[in-house]
Amino acid sequence: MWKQVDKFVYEIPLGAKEGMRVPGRVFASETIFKQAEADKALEQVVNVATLSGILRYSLAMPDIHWGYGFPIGGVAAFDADHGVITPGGIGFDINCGVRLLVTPLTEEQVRPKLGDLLDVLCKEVPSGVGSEGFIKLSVRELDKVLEMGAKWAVEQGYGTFEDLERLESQGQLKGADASKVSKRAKERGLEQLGTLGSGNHFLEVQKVDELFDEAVAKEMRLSLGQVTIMLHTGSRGLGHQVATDYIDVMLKASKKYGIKLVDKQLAAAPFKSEEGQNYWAAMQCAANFAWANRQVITDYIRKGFAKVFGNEIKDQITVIYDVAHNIAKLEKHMVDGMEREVVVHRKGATRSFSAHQPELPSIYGNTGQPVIIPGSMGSSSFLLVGLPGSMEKSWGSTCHGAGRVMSRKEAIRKGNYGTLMDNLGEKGILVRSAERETLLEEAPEAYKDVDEVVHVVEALGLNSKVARMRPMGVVKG
DNA sequence: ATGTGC
Repeated sequence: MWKQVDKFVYEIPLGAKEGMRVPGRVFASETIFKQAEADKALEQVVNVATLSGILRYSLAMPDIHWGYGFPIGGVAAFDADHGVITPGGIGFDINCGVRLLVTPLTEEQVRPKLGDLLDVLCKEVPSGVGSEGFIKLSVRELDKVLEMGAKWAVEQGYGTFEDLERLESQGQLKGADASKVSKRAKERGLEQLGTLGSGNHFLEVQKVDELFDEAVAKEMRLSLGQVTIMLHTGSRGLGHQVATDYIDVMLKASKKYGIKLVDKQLAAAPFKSEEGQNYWAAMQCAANFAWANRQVITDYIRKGFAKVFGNEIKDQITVIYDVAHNIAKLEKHMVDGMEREVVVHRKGATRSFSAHQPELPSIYGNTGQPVIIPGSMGSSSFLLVGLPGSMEKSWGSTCHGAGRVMSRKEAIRKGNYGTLMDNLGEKGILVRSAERETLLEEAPEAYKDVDEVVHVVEALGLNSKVARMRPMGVVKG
């Protein structure tokens, strides 16, 4: 039923399954498509196509794999007036995202002190499941975090106002309303600000390995051999609890509004309904918490580098960009030649706006939005920019990473800790982690080839490559 | 992803 309609484009027509409102479309190479066929991800693309108000296509990016309700790598836009919002299209870790920092240091300067640096960073940035941070918030103060996002952190002295310009949405969504976040969710957030978490979350010291576009790289203050830092984390227990709370609300709302669910995990409410708007407000709170989290951790990273390389380094570590890859956004897009307001769900997908989009900060107005694509542990990561193709084909969206090919359990079963560490060691990659199992879950073998994923989005004209970064040291939760 | 699982 799925068929290839173009190079790297696979489609399933309307009517392939009862209730589909739009066709399904997956951006993939042959290898990647076959991998997606092997799990339930393609079925999930079809399921998403049945949701009310979905526009044009149910889409998936080449890092597609099975997820909760939506596939990870899934992108779907819904009419703001007549469509739904669904937590399954955003994910449990609301505003899980990636931030890229750049230092003035070279590999030669960092390599001899890499071990010390990683030890310091481990101490400065608490990580692991249930990890608690150094900041203990009152509920009153947490409410400010939820409504102000990264701006709260900067006002408290974590980083600079210049950082804020370089974050998607300036690290603050204005529709956040802390009264829509449950007490339980808040309790989980009180001690988790400034913590990394676990799973695929990491902090990585990298070096710029290759430049693909020297002019754009220069505008982004990036040069060959330079050391960068990549941070991947989200909204921790708070976001998870918001998702859990509202999935329950949405199940009831689906019944109330007569929304037919082909999968309960797609529980949804009309975007403009009370339930939809409450989740919308709470989801933005969780997103803001995640941006504050990455902002606080950025400050910790600067402090850590200062301990190893001297105080003056602090001001020289700058933010390149920070992207959310588990989120829904209200955006204006062209639909059949008309501008419309749509709710774009990106679930393991990154916003990828092209140059001159009004939402971009002036520094990136001419280059297009920086898109940060982390590879798996031990493989390269990429810095891309958004191209007009993404506006035309994918609601200004692209992939978010390599994407799994093995489940966590499978990775633990098939992996070998000694071999994994040997392989990383051979590549000169130093690793610090609290949990052996986490490392096995995140083994490179458990992921698709990030080069191939990036090749697909580039070949389709969604993005162009700016730089590739190679890991030197990794801190894992 | 997650004070981790029906």
